[in-house]
Amino acid sequence: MSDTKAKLLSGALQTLIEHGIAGTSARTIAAAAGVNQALVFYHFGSVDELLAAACRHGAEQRVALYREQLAQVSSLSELVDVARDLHTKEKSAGHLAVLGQLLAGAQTQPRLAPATAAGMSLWTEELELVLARVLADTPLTEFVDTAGLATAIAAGFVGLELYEGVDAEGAERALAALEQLAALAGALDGLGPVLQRAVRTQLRRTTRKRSDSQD
Amino acid sequence: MSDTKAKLLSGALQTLIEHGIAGTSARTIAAAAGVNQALVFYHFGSVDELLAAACRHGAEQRVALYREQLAQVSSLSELVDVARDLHTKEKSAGHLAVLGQLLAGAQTQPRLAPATAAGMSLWTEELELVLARVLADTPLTEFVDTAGLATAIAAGFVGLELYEGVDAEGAERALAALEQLAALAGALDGLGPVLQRAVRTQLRRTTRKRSDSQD
DNA sequence: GTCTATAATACGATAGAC
DNA sequence: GTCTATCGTATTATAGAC
Repeated sequence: MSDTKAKLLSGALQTLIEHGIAGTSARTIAAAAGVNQALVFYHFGSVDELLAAACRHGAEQRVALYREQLAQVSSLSELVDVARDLHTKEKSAGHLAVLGQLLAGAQTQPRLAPATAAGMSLWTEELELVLARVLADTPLTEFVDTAGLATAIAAGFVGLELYEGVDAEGAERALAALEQLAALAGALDGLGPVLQRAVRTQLRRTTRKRSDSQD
Repeated sequence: MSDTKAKLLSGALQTLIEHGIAGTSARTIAAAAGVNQALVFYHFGSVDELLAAACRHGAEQRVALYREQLAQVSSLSELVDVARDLHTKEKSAGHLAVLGQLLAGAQTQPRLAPATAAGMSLWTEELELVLARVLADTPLTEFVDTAGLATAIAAGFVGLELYEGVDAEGAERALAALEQLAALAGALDGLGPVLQRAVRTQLRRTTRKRSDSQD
């Protein structure tokens, strides 16, 4: 990949963070990248296609950064710890903010949608691996679609990241509440085998056939 | 309130839905409202202030629409049912999309932040009332900050709504997974009193002092 | 309060020199 | 591949007629 292309890709990400989707243009991106404005169109055809490429580029880069850390997660509480770490680090780096901006832009710019969905799914797939491992031997594996849950967590986390921009204190409390919730769920694992089987039976009785009647 | 102001307020909401924050301008809003472009500045001073006013206006309107429905919720599953109903209705009406667009815009436009936070908190406060009622007599009241949880749910839901715009199928699976999760949590209420006390004791043992050590 | 007209600036995108 | 220059359009915001 040419040097200019790389500059434009990271310039696009930087611009999305600093100016948001509403303030992102070929000119602002080129200024951030330190290259001529016309090169946006020469290399990528249009601003939207550059943003789409930048989304894939940035997501791959970031997910790779956390893959190792996520691979070591073996409990729900540890997962929330990683989430908090990710939240703290990415708040300054801003790569989750990029996903938020692109999600907003993709609502009315169909060309952004596939790339944004792909960027999100990089996170979701990684998260699903962790969930499958963490939730193994718990009732959740049996009753909850882990792929759907991973999507819900990833999308929800981006929403929380966006909310952090308008109410930092509230977002902190929200994250703390999720930590408490994870601690609770984790505590159920500490039940003795007899109790655990009773819980499982109860769950099975109550939620049986739910997935059939719901779709 | 003058007729023109009202037209501009709803025109602003409509424009955010149809064109996103990136495509929202005094001209597009005025076109949607059917009034002259200069009136945006006469009545509201700037586009951002109009958007801020529209946010408050729209959120009050919408929350009022669901207040009655939320007041009748008495279980977690019923809450998720309302969430799905809200998701379906607002997908076409698009008022949650408005919050998503404003959240994205507020990240880099400080004047939008207070209004967006206020619009979100209207939902959050309503949700907190429901949670306090639904979670009463469950271990969650004791161990989880319901205000923080309400914020997490509201922000997360907006994130999921945004995600729906780039991957409708994935969003549907995510919502289904949350329904399954709610069913599970609700099932724990069905445990007999003895088991329930055992669960509660286990939770207390595991999560004790967690909130102190975490902050 | 509402309109037209306009100023000053920014936008996407292209043509053509180098 | 990179640059300058430019076209046509859209932007915020204001001045002034009505």
